[in-house]
Amino acid sequence: MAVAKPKAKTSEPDAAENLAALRTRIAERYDGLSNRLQQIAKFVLDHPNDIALETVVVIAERAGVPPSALIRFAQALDYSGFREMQRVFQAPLASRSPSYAERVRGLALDRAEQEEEDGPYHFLARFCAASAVALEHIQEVLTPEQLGQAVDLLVKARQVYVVAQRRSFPVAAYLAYALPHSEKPTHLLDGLGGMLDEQVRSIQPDDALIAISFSPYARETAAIVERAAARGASVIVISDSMVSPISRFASVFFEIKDAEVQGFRSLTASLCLAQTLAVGLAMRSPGGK
Amino acid sequence: MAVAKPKAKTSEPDAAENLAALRTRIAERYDGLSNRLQQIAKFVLDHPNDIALETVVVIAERAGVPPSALIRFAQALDYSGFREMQRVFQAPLASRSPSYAERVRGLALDRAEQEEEDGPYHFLARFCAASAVALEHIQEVLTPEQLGQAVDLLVKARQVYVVAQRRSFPVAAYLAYALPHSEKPTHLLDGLGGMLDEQVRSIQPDDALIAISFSPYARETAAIVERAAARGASVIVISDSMVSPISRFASVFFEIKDAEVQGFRSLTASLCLAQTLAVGLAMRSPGGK
DNA sequence: TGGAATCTGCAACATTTTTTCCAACTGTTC
DNA sequence: GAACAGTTGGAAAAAATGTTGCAGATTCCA
Repeated sequence: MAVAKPKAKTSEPDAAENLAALRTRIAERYDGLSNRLQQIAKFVLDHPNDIALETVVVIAERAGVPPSALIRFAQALDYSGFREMQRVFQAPLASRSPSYAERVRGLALDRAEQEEEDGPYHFLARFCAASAVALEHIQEVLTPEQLGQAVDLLVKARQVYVVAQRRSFPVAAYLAYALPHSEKPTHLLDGLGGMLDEQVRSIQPDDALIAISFSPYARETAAIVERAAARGASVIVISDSMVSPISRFASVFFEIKDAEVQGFRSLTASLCLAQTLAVGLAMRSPGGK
Repeated sequence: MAVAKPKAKTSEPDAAENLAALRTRIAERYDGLSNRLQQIAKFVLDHPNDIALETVVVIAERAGVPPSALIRFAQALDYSGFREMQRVFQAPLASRSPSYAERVRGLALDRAEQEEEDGPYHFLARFCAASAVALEHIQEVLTPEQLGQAVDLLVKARQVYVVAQRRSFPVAAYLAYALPHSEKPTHLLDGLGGMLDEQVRSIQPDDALIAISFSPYARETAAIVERAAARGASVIVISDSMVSPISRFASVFFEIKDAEVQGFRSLTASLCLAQTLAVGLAMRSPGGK
């Protein structure tokens, strides 16, 4: 990871100055500031998020100072104006999961730079890194409520059906392996022998369907989800977009943006979620725990 | 953690509406939106931080749309203007991501209390943590040479056979999906219709077999590996021990100790390796890169 | 193919937000 | 207690940001 330039000197505000450096500088100059400006300094150090998100007027009100004082404060710190200082406070918020897609892309770009070194081992390292990021990400994105609802549906379901095509299929295969371990009747809708239609007809209103599908969405999966929903079954959807063709029918929807390297998307995050559902069900089952 | 109000009804934007509800509403209305507005919807869902922190002009630029379209998008969602919608995106940032902090704290508590607290979310966190460790581990354990050899075998092989049973099956399913993308004829030995024996008979000396098996080792997998080796095929083995029943026949052996939580073992590391093999092959194939 | 309806982008407009300026104030020194 | 230097608050100016109207483009339907 690229480390910022040393930057031992403290005084001039760099365009890309980070919050830590700014805070240091505030502390350094604190004694030389006037009363009002010291008051502001305290507030700024204590409420960085307010500085990042609110307008001068709102901040001034909260800090109990007139707006102009805030501008003077920023200028006292050698910024051209308040806005410039505000940027520094916004940066860390923006990079809080820096739209995740960016990070994954960053990994890909990294690879491009090292065009020369492209042995399999490098790919392994990249997949591992990308997967780790994806794992971090789903913890931020998924809520306990979602998971609770999904497990509830599985617990209540008389039988569970699982469907996924192509790349997503391994996830379905895993669920078809794991769920029966909790004595939950589970059926993998594999379309074997072209009997998909017949398999779907078995779905009853008190059943649940788990569907996994990522762009480009498999036609068959979408059709099954729609029909299952029409038959009154609960539907748990794992997909990469809320606006995917199958999301609209979901009783519970999980958005998974899995890692991608060289156009090959991983299944790490999806499988982690599948596993969580399986264990969640196991813990709520008679034999479980 | 305070659970959001049920909010089964979907339409009017509440002043205190949270991001999740907004995202849901976007998804609901997606189909009714014009092209440009759909384009914006995607961008908004993918870049929530940009929406929260940047100005209309900047966001518009990044999304590749005119500024006015953004305002119209907000209005299409029943907001009085862009600013009102922006508030919704800022809220989660304002409080230093309290929900995430809560979750981590919850996880820590869980660990401390060990087995007591057992919501599904805690399992997710544990799986993610455990998987991350596993990913780190395989990078240390696997050598570039091993990977190079394995990929060599795949490149040279006339056809590739893949076998795995039960828990490991998803890994095989993934390979059966991914390898043909490099124009490598691949066959999944699934034993469908009890024809495992017949499937194995197709294996030729210039073929390769990839076998995945973990303790407790599936009988069928061991038998197939042995027969494939006897027929002169190269064998790539992914297993958890060098002394597993299938390791002795391996041309290349990968030792994977996958993550385990509550007795449920993950497939993360195995899949990562599988993916690496697939990409490694793709890079060496006529069509690939 | 023609016409209606809708969508789109530009540019003018209205509003909000930031910044500057100046008069009043405070505290200090002689 | 007067003069001065520095500080302060508010109002006005300047800048930026958000919003809307309209004409042209596009799509949809007959």
